[in-house]
Amino acid sequence: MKSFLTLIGEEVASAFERAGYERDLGRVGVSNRPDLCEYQCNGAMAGAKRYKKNPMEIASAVAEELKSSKAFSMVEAAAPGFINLNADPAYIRDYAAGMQKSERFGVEKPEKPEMIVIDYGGPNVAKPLHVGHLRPAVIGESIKRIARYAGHTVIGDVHLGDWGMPMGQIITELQVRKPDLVYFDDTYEGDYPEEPPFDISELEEIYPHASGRCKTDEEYKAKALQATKELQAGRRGYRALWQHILKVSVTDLKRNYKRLDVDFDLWMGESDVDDLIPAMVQDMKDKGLAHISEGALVVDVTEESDKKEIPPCMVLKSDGAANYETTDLATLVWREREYKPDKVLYVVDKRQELHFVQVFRCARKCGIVRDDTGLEFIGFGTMNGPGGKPFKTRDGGVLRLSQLLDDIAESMYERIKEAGREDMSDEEAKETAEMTALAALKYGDLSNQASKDYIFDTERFTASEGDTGPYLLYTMARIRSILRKYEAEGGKQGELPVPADKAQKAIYMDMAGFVQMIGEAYAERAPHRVCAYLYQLSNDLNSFYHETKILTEEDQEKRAGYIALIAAALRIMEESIGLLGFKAPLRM
RNA sequence: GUGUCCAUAGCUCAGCUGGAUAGAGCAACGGCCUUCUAAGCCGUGGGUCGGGGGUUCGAAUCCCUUUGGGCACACCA
Repeated sequence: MKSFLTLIGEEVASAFERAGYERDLGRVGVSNRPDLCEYQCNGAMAGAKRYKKNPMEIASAVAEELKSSKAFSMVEAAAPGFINLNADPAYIRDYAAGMQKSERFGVEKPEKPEMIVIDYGGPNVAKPLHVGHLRPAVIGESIKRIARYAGHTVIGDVHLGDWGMPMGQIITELQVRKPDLVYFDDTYEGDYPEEPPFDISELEEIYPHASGRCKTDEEYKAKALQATKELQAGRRGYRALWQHILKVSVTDLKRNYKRLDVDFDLWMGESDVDDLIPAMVQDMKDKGLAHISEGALVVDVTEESDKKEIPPCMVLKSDGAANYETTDLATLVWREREYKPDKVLYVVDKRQELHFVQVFRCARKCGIVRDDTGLEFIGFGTMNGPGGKPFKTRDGGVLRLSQLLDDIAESMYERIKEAGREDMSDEEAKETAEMTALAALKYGDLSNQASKDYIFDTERFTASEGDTGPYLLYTMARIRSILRKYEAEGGKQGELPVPADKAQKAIYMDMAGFVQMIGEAYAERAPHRVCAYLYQLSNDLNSFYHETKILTEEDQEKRAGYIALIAAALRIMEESIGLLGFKAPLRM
């Protein structure tokens, strides 16, 4: 289906044409003066310049042409040249009814669906997920779902950090703590034990310690660098140890992401593309694009138009080891080979922008990706603490993601208990609390623009009043409650009614905006569009069923109509929260 | 220093790519639970959109300038 705005925009465009003006002036938007009208077109004012005419004259002529249109119940030219429009109630009802019958509420498959790889999450092996990992996971997951809903083929890749310096640091620290481990014995030729020599909590403690020590202890750091290089070079014992690190860590990561309802199609890591590096590097050399600079192998990526000199992209460090430019480039080689993606989206901290500019340019210059492959950097804002200072990661004051979820779920659970819902089992209460917590967490994050810096505030996450996830769920729970009672009374299914008042009309307008909203959310990679949409719809639904008593409505047909309306809106809400990555409990 | 992003109500944020009187939430204040869940609804107060200039019939939005901040600037990822 066409979006509702497109549809009525075409009506207006035709009216412009009939009046003797160009069609492109007929763009229609939702009114910003709801007291005056529902939709508006400002094309007459743009046209005034083009045709050197009084804008009112154009607006009046177009309005006259629109009088016969079935789409509008009110058309009015207003000074200095606005065209004010109200949708015809039956027309918008029919549109909404059409949506309900369509797959994905009328969102059409694009003419040429794209193959999109989205790189998000980006956790590092051996580091516990903390609050800083929330954004990439939550935003990436939502963009992935929106892109899929928009009709594209999307592959989500966690892109595990499992191949860099941290691995060397952990190995070094393990050697300090447990020097007798067989992994460090160069003369050992047998099989290594299947059981890892550490568990997840030990591992999570080791890394910060090692990382911290590297900053103060030069000798230690040199060892870690050496270990990194030897691991990458294939030293047997290190590889075996690294396998253990990977396995223990990934098991834990998967559990955490599952709880967040974040799901990756691929659990590829930096290490998976290691064997692609030599050929990639050789190719760069053969093409004469890579050269040695200050001991490292680099590719120049400066361009004429640069305002500032972009440092070269380092393909190999001076010690010959890979860094993260290397693995990101090799990952593109792999993705090109496996998927030939039309687009690769990177949802990463915006501070990494320069790195990706270098990688993207290098990949293009070296022919790793095709000329028309879209490489896109979607940077999200930095996580800051309540004071506005960056969140610290290594001083022990890190809040674990799992802990945060526990805290919020606990707070939601208490709220349910306070309400004294006797009909709700403790088990259901716990489940509901968990779902509500996830909604609070995700909505709290997604309702802000991803690119802006982010103040981490537990108060805000546990809030469930106003513009929050729990508010949406509450709205849905109340609608469900009405629907349940209606069904229990043996109420029949009705048709969507023609809106009879402003409150009902508002719900129709919201619903009718769904296709448009999806288009914008995808085009802008902006989950917060979905949030704003849901909040508006929830507000309108709350207002409606507050002022209209549905179940006590005497007129059976009317009652069935109300039911059909809220049921339709509920379906759209369910679909929309799914795009944000959470689900609604049946009751709250 | 160079580049880049940001600045909107006391706080946290929207503002549909140039339109009419700049909107929400929280906080404050006032109403609404014998009637479908008060995690709700209705209302009040709160703004020189950082400052200045420009383009335009029209600017929070585009351009220039200025102030204040964040971030980045090759062998960490």
